[in-house]
Amino acid sequence: MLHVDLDQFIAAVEVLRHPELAGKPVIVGGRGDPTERAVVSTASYEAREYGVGSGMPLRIAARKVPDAVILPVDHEAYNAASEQVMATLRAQPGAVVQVLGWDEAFVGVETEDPEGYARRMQQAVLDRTRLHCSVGIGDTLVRAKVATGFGKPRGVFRLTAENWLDVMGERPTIDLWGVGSKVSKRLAGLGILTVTQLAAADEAPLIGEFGPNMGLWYRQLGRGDGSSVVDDTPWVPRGHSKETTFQVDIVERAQIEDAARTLLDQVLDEVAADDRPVVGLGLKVRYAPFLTKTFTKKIPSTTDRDAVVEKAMELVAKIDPDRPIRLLGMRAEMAMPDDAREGHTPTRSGW
DNA sequence: TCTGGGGTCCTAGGACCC
DNA sequence: TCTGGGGTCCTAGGACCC
Repeated sequence: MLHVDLDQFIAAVEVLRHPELAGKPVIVGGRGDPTERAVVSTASYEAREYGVGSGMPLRIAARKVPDAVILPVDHEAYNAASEQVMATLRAQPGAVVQVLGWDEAFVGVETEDPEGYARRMQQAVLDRTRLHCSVGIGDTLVRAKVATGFGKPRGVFRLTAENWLDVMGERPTIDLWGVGSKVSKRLAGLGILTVTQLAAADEAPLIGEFGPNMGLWYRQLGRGDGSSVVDDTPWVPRGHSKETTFQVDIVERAQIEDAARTLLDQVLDEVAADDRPVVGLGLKVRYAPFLTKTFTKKIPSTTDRDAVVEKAMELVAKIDPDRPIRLLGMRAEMAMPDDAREGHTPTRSGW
């Protein structure tokens, strides 16, 4: 199967709208104001040369690239571009498309010449949207996904059982899709530093550290093994959430309740648009960097907004009244429609 | 004055039931 | 007088991805 990833998607969309920005360091994030609390969504390749990447605080990014063009995030524009890209992928002969995000998808297809198919797909996307993408080819989803990284920018790369360890074996485990900084450190604690070491690791220590599910799943990741089924079942969201970071920490009870109400209203609007009952609630509160608490609550399935608000306020009551709040988030979980995703387990271990 | 916002899934531990 | 063991549900927290 193939994995497609648009090159610097958000920055590329912005450059299409503002051609004069081509070749300049472009940073997209927050409301485009580097004095605010916000982070980088995407940086163009020119900006990345200065060490700017997604997730970095906008303020710091602006300091690193003094002459950067900083733009606000425009979801509408990226959605529209994304839909065009996905429609183009679906129009390819024999393609089964599984969308992973705005700028990413798996494409399942039977072909004698995957490289040729990939090139034609890139051309089709470019013709239709003027956007460049990279394509990974693999015999599992994991290998295809990882392969794309080696194809960037605008290229095609193939990873199979044949060359997986040759290409990935000496790399650190954090380069794997699904291994982040925490897990890579815990693996290092077991003496597992490279992909090859993970692929060959004994079960017992992995299971001891991560449990039977995740332990074996990580080893499978190290081998590049896993599912090779591209699933185009339409996405059924489990819930909706909204969170805000306050530019200045808030303390007042009334202010907190107000903010919670506003967030909840927005969340419930989205839930209502899906026309599904609420079965659970969540509240996230960040008191300071590194101190985030979450509260969750199961509720009887309901579509009554007032009932939901009442339950939500029980969560709000748990907020520590003595600590200033930096971030507040509200989440609503929805009932799953009957037999939705039946026979399809979207678990990580399912890959 | 370091740390967005939208998601998903997994696990540990307590409560509760039989 | 003492107190097993299995199963399920719920909450809180952790981790990862784009």
